[in-house]
Amino acid sequence: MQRLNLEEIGRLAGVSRSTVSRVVNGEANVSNTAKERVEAIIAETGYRPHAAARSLASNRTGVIGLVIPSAAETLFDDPYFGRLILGATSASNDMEMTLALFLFEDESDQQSIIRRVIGSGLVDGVIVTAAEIGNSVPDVLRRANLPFVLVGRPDDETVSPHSIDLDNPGGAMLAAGHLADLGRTRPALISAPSNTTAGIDRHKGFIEGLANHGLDVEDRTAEGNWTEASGQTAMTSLLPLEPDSVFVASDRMAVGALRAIREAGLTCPDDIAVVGFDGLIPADQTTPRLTTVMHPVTEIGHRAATLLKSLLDDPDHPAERVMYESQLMIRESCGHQESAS
Amino acid sequence: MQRLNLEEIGRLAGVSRSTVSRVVNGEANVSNTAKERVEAIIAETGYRPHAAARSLASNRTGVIGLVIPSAAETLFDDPYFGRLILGATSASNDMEMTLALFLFEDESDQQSIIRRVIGSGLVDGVIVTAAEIGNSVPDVLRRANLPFVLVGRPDDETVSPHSIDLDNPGGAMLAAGHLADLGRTRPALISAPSNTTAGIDRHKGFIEGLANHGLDVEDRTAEGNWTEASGQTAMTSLLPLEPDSVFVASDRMAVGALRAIREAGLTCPDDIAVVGFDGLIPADQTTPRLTTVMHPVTEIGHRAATLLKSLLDDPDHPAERVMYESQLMIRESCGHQESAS
DNA sequence: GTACGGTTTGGGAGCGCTCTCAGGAAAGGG
DNA sequence: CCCTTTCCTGAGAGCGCTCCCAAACCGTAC
Repeated sequence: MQRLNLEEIGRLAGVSRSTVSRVVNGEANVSNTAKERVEAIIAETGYRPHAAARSLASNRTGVIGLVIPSAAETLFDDPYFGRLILGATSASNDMEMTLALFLFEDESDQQSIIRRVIGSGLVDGVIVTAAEIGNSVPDVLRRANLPFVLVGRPDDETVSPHSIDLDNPGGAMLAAGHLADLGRTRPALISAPSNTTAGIDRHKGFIEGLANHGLDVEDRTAEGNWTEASGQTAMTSLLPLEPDSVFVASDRMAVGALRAIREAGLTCPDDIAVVGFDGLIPADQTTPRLTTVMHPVTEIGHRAATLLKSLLDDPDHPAERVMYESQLMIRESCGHQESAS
Repeated sequence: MQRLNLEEIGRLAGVSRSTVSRVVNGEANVSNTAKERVEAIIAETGYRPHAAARSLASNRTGVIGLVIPSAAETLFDDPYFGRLILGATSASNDMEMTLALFLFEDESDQQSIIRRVIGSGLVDGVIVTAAEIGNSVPDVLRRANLPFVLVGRPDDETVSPHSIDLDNPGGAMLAAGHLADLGRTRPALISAPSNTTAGIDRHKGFIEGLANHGLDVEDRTAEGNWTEASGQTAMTSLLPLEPDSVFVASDRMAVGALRAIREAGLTCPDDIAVVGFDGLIPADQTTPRLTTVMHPVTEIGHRAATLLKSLLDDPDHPAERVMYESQLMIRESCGHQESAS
């Protein structure tokens, strides 16, 4: 089967390659008659421009990469990455771009993928999710001059001009305020890994929020690793300290915490109030329904892709740091606020 | 910044473009001295071949697509797709290929993506997951002569020569046999959507497995849509029929069923034994630990990618239908088998 | 009738690579 | 010592597109 090309379409339509190219790319300065003839032929033949040839000539590929430099195993236990992928995909579809996925299973993967992506012109730019603090990916990208957008707070501000993040400290402060307002006086904290900026920010925000109300976690803290199991373990270890409430830095971990509470024969919210973070778990999947800080992950993924596209279209795009506000979603795991007052 | 190319590397190494190309592609018939000189220059300069140029000349892109023609919303509620992506990614990494992700949110997405992928040479081939019966994607791919591998059972055998699937009926029969062996006599079934081959096969296998033991679900059946909420709803609707056991066609739905049982004041496994399907949920995330039929999804994703690669390397690759056996993982949600006898 | 802007069109060059082929060098046999 | 075989190398062509420039065309104004 002979591949159709511009020249051939032009021959059939009685115009030149150049004119066909202009029609295909929707450029101005083409007469209506020529345009119609060409479009008819294209519809008739089902012609599609060849992506590689186009890339070679124009130095653009129409592909953006989504780079997730995390251990792959923990990746789909939490709905976070799925939602991020969804948002980025949706935006890519809208922009007629293609999304390529780069997951690293280990350090050597990271090396080989980075090497393959950089300088090969495979992608026009990438979205990178913040991984452990000190991860070298953003820095490598910056030095390679590959346009990229960071999702999450950069651990080093100089490394990336463009980033999209949630106000993690603010969200955690909301949680702290909520618990304080309900009269809880012995709050505990199950934090996310302290080698991630999200983990640090949520931790810090919660402590600060408590301090604003004259409260303190004292030694009622434990660290999880985002998994449900780690939340359960952490909660179990905190129970002897008799907390009357706990802020858990992710919903998935909060589910584990709820189980630990239930298995210890205690009840939520009567004995212990629980606030989660992310809002990615359907409300009716927990008993009681989990009060949590909302994190618009899908929207963030979407925004990351559109911002990246802006960078590609305009190399002088000014540095942009998008910050999403978090909101507290009050459900049942902390008891009733209004009726309590 | 001037882009490095073969010619330039050749100049620096004192050889021709062609020789550099041979070294880069690991071809034979290059003298050791030339090879070493070229490799030294490449290492020194950090040269990477330009993907688009290579594609244009060789008609291969090194990119494979993963096509998931499903409503995106339900996509990441179940860990299934995440695992599939993980497996395919891992294999792609090993093969030095890039994985592009194509998710459809609606019918118009499907149209536009398919159009963009086909004939543009964007990808060398694709992995397609089976969607609702009657979905046109596989047929379109076949007619476009784009190599592809189907994950799941094709609803029409003629549409795809290559497929990778799990023995869904066999797995469901194992579940039926297990319940029968434990002396359960009033089994119920919460099935997966009947417009998917997996849904049909698991349903059929379970009914058949029961029949082999002289059992029947009678009217104790309900259909879910893979979500946890639907599992809960389905179980709640079945409780008045007083089943003593239930086979749930996915773990996520089984978690919902467990909650329905608990909320009705019944206990599992004493009042109702539960068997799930997929084995994708960590054992300790359910109470009691869920007995389930294992589904090696990650491995299936991996195998799909390697099979696709074989097709690309050898266009005459014989039709291949890979079928994975399922295994029953006995945990606690059906009670003890050995000690009961 | 000529001159002049603006619009439309076609062709050349070139993006960086692979593939084929032919020629030169090295190695081995008579 | 010459001829054949094998190994290695370089040059040419071409993949299908975009970008740029110059030519052709159009209508209007003088």
